Amino acid sequence: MAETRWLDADEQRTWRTFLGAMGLLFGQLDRELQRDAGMPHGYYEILVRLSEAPHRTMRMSSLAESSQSSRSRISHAVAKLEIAGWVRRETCPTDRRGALAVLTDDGFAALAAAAPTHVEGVRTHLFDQLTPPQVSQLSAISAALLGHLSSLEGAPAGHRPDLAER
Amino acid sequence: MAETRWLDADEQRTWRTFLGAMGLLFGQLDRELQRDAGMPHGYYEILVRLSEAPHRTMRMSSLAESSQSSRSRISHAVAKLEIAGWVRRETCPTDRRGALAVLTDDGFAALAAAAPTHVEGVRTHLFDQLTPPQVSQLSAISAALLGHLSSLEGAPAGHRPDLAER
DNA sequence: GTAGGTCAGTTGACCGTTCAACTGACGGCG
DNA sequence: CGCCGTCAGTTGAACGGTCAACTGACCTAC
Repeated sequence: MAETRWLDADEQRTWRTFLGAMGLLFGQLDRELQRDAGMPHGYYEILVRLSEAPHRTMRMSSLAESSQSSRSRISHAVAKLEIAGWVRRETCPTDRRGALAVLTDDGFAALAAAAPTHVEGVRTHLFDQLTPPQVSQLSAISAALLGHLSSLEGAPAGHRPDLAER
Repeated sequence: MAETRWLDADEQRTWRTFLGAMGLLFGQLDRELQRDAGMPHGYYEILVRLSEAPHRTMRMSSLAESSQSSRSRISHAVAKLEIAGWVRRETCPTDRRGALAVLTDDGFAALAAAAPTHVEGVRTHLFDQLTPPQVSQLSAISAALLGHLSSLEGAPAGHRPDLAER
């Protein structure tokens, strides 16, 4: 293991400002969504993906992939959304292992009701605060990070000690 | 309520890229920290704040404020950290209501062990992916967002329907 | 001094996420 | 055909976080 490349004072400040801003931003948007639509952001994203899919239907695993979340999370979330009547499960006709999640009309209505406020929040707390050049800078920065991070699949797991084990 | 200012195609793409990148970035860093140090990012941040405080000691509420998290979260977290032997609680001498959290030597050692890997992760997944101008752009963008968001305290609560109530 | 409001912190129930273990269907190979 | 590894998805326990209710100490005003 090589010597640690510590952050200098400037980088340190940048990192903390960035961390703080992202924490507040996503915290605020989450809170607004929870307050106004009664759902966490993860559920909103599932509804969005489904609403854009052909026949408002998706395989569980593509739903997981496109929301970059685990199969388990999708499974639990869809279970809750099904109870709420926003999503319906169907068995896949071509692969009996597979399951399809279908957005119901109620689910679409719930999404339609939630979207305006949420979008307004995104605009207010993000786009309105930045100059047009900053928006494109943010876009480029995000794309760079996304390119790097999305190529990090199935990294070696290693040992994972838990806090409780100490 | 005015008409919704929807996102245009460019903004939509920017927002999704940004959302995806941030999700992957913080997800990756969280996972690394959990794997290598056995603690979630929130706990790490508490240890950092304490390590920088005079006498490695802080009031619970300033700890909460400086990590922009709720008193409740700090209370739960410090309870866990105390069980792990990384933090010790003391009653405040000047205000008997108050509690002081003190970083123990074990806690400092745990932080010292966790820091290099975590910093390396921040560098690898963030700074290394950006050009120097992009780093200052990100800094400015974060500062702008932080300025806006940190002035949003105690916003009116409003109605908060739960998913289960439907 | 004592009553009432505020403040610091804790507690417990609930929720969403994660991890690991499991079920059951697919698919290639003998 | 029948086995075996893989794949899709589910399940349940554990964990971190949130919210609301609570405890107890401070503090001002009467």
